Amino acid sequence: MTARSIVWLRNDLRITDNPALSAAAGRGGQVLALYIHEQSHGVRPIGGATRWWLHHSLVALGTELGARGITLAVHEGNSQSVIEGLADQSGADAVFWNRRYAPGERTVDEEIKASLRERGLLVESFGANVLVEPWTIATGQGRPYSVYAPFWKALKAREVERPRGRPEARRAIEPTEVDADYTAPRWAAKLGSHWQIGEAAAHQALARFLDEKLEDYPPGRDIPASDATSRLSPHLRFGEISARQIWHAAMAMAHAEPERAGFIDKFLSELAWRDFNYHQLYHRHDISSTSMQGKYEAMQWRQAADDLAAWQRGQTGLPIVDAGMREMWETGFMQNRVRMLTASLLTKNLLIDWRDGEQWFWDCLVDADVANNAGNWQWIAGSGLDASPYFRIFNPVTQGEKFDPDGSYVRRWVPELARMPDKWIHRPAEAPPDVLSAAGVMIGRDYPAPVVDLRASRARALDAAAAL
DNA sequence: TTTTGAGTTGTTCGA
DNA sequence: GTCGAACAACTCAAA
Repeated sequence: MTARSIVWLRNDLRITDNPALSAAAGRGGQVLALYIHEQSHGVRPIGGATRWWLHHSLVALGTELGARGITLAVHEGNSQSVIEGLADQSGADAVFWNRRYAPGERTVDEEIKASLRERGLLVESFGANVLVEPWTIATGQGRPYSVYAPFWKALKAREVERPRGRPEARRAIEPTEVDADYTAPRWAAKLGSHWQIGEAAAHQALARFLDEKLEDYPPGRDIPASDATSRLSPHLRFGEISARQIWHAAMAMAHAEPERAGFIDKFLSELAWRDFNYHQLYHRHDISSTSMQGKYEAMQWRQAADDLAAWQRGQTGLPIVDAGMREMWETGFMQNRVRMLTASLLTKNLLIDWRDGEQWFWDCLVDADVANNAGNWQWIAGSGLDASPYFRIFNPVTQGEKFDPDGSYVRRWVPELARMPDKWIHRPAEAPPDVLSAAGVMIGRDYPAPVVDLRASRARALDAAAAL
């Protein structure tokens, strides 16, 4: 009897280093690849920008799989119903997938695994999407790390599994159902001019980063106007490239060119933050809805719909914050330091619940995943493990003058300030009238006054944290 | 077993 | 202008 295997793809939209795909192909017989736009209890619906990215990534993957004789079927609905229905229709005798780590997702997967096994199918899951499995790294007391530095040290001492190769071509099962009707929001179409999507593009981005950008990374990653970062995050989000592929490519370079090892260590320590966040996701109940430090559940957040809307639209009157919010709206991406600045303004100066900001980023960022988005928001808000100390409140004027000294980032994304001189571009409301008129800016007409007084709101945030 | 040092990303104030 | 201290509390790991 011919083997018939289903590969359930989720956050692993790649051909190489895909153990579930390799396991299916390795059995011989026929292979059907499946993606489900999932409507399952416990699985968070994805945001608009990620939905757009996902669509294009699936198109790219379908083409690559098709060239290898594997059909990609895209369905929508409850995962268990879809898989069991498809298994019945196709006569599949095995189902494979790579693991995911959110508690709700794991529950869904465990239930499906048990149910399929009860029906007599072979079911196997694999580690593929983090550097090390969360349950295999622990402190001396056997607990999960809650501080990054010792986590990073422990991770470096570990062997990160080598990426697998590429499965051989197989003949496809004829799909019984074609693409589910599933579209990204209309606004997301504008993101297309900023990204190349898919596994090949992911590897090109990595190669370009390692070959051309590595030396600029440690200083440049803090400069929002520079192009010093890898921009791999949305590729990682859907697993177009795996973290361990990046790890080993960088390690190979560090070995071959020891003079670059320092830069590579810095880069990989950032990649390891992704694992740190995924491990917290695994060990915790729900990091996108619950503060990891329990006392933050008592925080008296302000209800301020107008302030939230001004922040979302990039109309806070604080130029580098507005630049970041508009960059994200236009491109689906925001430079890392600006993510911190914008999040700090919302959670500290405006004292608005981090969940409101997390949800907005969730919808706007092409790289939004629960682990990193919620983990980073909680880090800024102060509610996370190993979080930023409560007194670390970014001043968007100071930060703008430090990290965007010539205002080129602001000029790009806040064009109404393009003619402001460097000296005043980060604090236009304080500029003398003749400077403003020469730049063609009237505060309140062309660009808003700051939505909040930075000094007073800083004191308010410190008081609110102390009250906890 | 106890102690000690160090810990992603900042700001303000006063010398 | 530059520089160090203060702004907590706690975890982890090494001594």
